[in-house]
Parts: sequence; structure tokens; C-alpha cells
Amino acid sequence: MSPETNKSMEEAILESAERLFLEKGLALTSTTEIAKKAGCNQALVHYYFRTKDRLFEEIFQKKILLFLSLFVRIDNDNIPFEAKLLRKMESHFDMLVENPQLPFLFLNELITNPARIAIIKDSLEKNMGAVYVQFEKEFKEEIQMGRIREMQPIHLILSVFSLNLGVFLIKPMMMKFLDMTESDFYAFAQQRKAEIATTILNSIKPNIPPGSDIPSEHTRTGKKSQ
Amino acid sequence: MSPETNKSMEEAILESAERLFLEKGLALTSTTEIAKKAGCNQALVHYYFRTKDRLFEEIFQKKILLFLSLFVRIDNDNIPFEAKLLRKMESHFDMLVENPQLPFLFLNELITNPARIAIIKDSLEKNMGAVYVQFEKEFKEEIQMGRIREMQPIHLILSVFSLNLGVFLIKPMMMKFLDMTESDFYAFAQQRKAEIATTILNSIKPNIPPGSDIPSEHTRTGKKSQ
DNA sequence: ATTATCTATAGATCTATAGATAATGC
DNA sequence: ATTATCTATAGATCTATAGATAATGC
Repeated sequence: MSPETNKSMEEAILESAERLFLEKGLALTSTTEIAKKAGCNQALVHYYFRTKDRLFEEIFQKKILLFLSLFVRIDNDNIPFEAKLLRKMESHFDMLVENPQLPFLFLNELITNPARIAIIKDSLEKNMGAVYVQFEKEFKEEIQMGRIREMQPIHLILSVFSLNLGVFLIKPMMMKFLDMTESDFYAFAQQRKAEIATTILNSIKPNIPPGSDIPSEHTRTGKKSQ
Repeated sequence: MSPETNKSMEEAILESAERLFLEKGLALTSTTEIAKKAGCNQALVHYYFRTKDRLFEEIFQKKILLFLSLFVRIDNDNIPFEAKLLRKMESHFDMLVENPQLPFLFLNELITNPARIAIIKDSLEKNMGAVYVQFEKEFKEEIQMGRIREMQPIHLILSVFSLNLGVFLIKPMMMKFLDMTESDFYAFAQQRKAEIATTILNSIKPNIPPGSDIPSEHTRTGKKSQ
């Protein structure tokens, strides 16, 4: 076969594997199934990727990069902090709209193979270390200038991820419960994106007098004139 | 053997199964492994529960009830909306502190066996239908009285779930990345609980004109009903 | 000569059941 | 007599590899 076709079969296997892994996770996908979907023999999957695990890892790596790349790109833009934050959040959200099964793949792997966390860690450090440092710097500046309230950056990051991921984690349930079509869900997602933006922006507003950020209660007393 | 001991072995199987399912999900747990952990023969697992799937379903059901029961209980308390909301959120969070793997079990099942969504749906409708109706009623009243901004209740619910679950979904990563012990994480979780409360309360505040720092006339203390 | 593909199979699971044996309650 | 437990095993996977054959590039 021409190298053209060879590439094609290797890629067909990758694509089939990707779709199946996203759909059912590593454990429930067999190389037999991947081969069948790709239109070749099961042995060929091993010929190209040696083991099922290596095949998975290749795809997993790619997905991590996809997940992270958006943040890197936007971080180069020279716009105010809040606008940049919004753009990042929205890009992240939009990426999830395109890849709604991605959170499942990640979370599934977190359970079934904690060792894989190390891969994510490496990728994060390599690709995001600088981005995070820059983010933290800007974040602290904003606090200093009184444009956002005193808080640890980790909480903002966690909130954004939680809110964004939450929509897609609940997606299958929501569609079933409320009998939604894909396009119903898409409409909801757009609405939700705006709602998340509101929630996040409200949550970082400076509405506490500086210096009184000790959480004695979960309620914000003393949030008064400001 | 005495009925005492019989019960005990059946329960030992249940407990082993529960721990393993929580740890690795249904697919990666074998009945052989469950039996070994429970201290009996693999065949006995099937004697008591017939199939692995039925055993799983029994445990899964119990966990759904645990997940939902808190909301039902608190809903009976006769306290102001915001305080009630806070109590629900905190109960939910505390339950997750005790059962940090629960979200994984649910999400894992959502992927690998979408049919199981129906079970959750049934449980929700049976146990939460009334609770939701009551919540929605109170929610609309609050909006009418201008104590919270115009918004759909689903967004509040989704935000609470997302933020609460998010902490525990990220837990294994976070512990690895930041080299945390269990008690480090516990401390963080407590801090996070307060942060989530702040975020949620801020997110439902009546709208303030953009750019303005003038707060609404209604204070949101949760200690004081209006 | 090398690379891609196939067939066949070893070896390791794993689930579920059949059938034997031990314990328990009348 | 019934219930709990065990041993053994059928049958269904599934992964990975060995070894044959076909295609391709010099």
C-alpha cells in the first residue's frame, strides 16, 4: 500500500480509538472494537501502537494539550484583566461545547488510573507554568488596586473550572430528565455561559472592606456601603 | 452458621463491593476481588446477589438516597430562604467531605451505562419532586420581593452542584500537584466551603448597575431575615 | 528488503452456574 | 430440610504475540 494509505489506516485506528475512549473510557473499550471500527484486524492495532495503554496515552496527551492550549493563547493578548478572564472562561466553555465528553475522559482516568495524574501534572507544568505565574501576578495587582476583593487565586480558578465542567458533567442527565435535544442543550449552554460569567464576576467584586477577609461565617456580614 | 453470621457475610460482601466500586468503578471491579476482600469464595457473591450488576445497583441506589436525603431533611426547617439555601449547600458539601469518591461513582456510571440514568431519574422524582416544587416557589417569592435577582432556579442549582462537586473531582489532582495530606485537603475544603457560600450568595444578589459600587438596600447576611 | 496486514493462538482474565459439602433450625 | 459455603468448570471475553502473506519501494 502507498504511504498515503498506510498513514490513513494508522490514523483511522487513532480516530476510532479516540471516539471510543471518549464514549466509554479506556477500560470498556477493547482493541478488537477499535479495530472493527477502524476497518482492520485487531492485531494491527498492536502493530502500530504496541499496547492498548500506549494508544490511549497518545490520545490522552493530545486532549490535555487541547484543554490547556486555549489559556496559553489568550494570555498573550494585551487587554485588561477582567476582559482577559472572561475571554479565557468563554474559550474554555466553548471548547467544552465542542468536546463535551472530555471531562468524562479526564475524570474517568483520575479514578481508574491515578498514576496518570503525573502525566497531567507534567503537561501542566511544561505548558502552564508561565501562564499561571503571569495570571497570579496580574491577579495580585488587581487586588492591590482594589478592583477585585482579597482572595486566593486558586479559588477563582477552581470556581471557573467547576462551573464550566459542571454543565457538561450534568449534560447527559439533564438531557434525559428534561427530554432535551442536542440543540435544546446547545441553547441552554449559551445561556449558561453568560450566567457563569455573571456569577464569576460577581464573586470577585470588591465588596468587603479591605482587611476583614477572615471567614468567621460563611455569610458575608458587614458587606455594606462600599 | 447462625443468622447472625449469615447476615454478617452478606454484609461483608456488600461493604467490600461498596468500597471497591467507589474506588475503581463497576467495570474494573471483579466479583473475584470482592469475594477476596470479603473473605469468602467468589461464588458466594453470586449466591447472594445473583449478578454483579444487581449487587452494584443495590449499592448505587443507597448512594443516591444518601446524596438526596440531606436536601429533604433541611427542607422541613422553617427558616428564611437564604439561610435554608446555605444550610443545604453546606450539608451537601459536608456529605461530600465524608464521601469524596461519590461524585466519581456517579459520573463514571453516567458514562459507562447511560441506562442507569433512569434509576437516578426515578429516585429524584420520587424523593425530590416535592422538595423542588417548594424550592421553586420560595425562589420565585424571593425574586418578587427583590431579595434576589431575576434568574432561573436551574442556574442556582447547577452552580451549587458544580461548585461543590468541583472540589472533590479535583481532589486527587490537587493533592498530587500540591503535595497535600488528607488533613491539608480537609483544611482547604473548609476554606473552600466558605468561599463557595460567598460566591453563591453574591451570584444571586439583586443586580447592581455595572460600574456602580452602590449596594442594594437589602443586606444579605443570612442571619437576619428581612 | 521492508513495511503493512492477516490468521491463529496462548494465556489471562472474568462471570455465572452446577453440583458437592457443611452448618443450622426444626 | 434448608440455607450457606465451597470446588470446579464452561463459555466468553480480551490482550499481546508469532508467524504467514501481501504490498511497496529500491
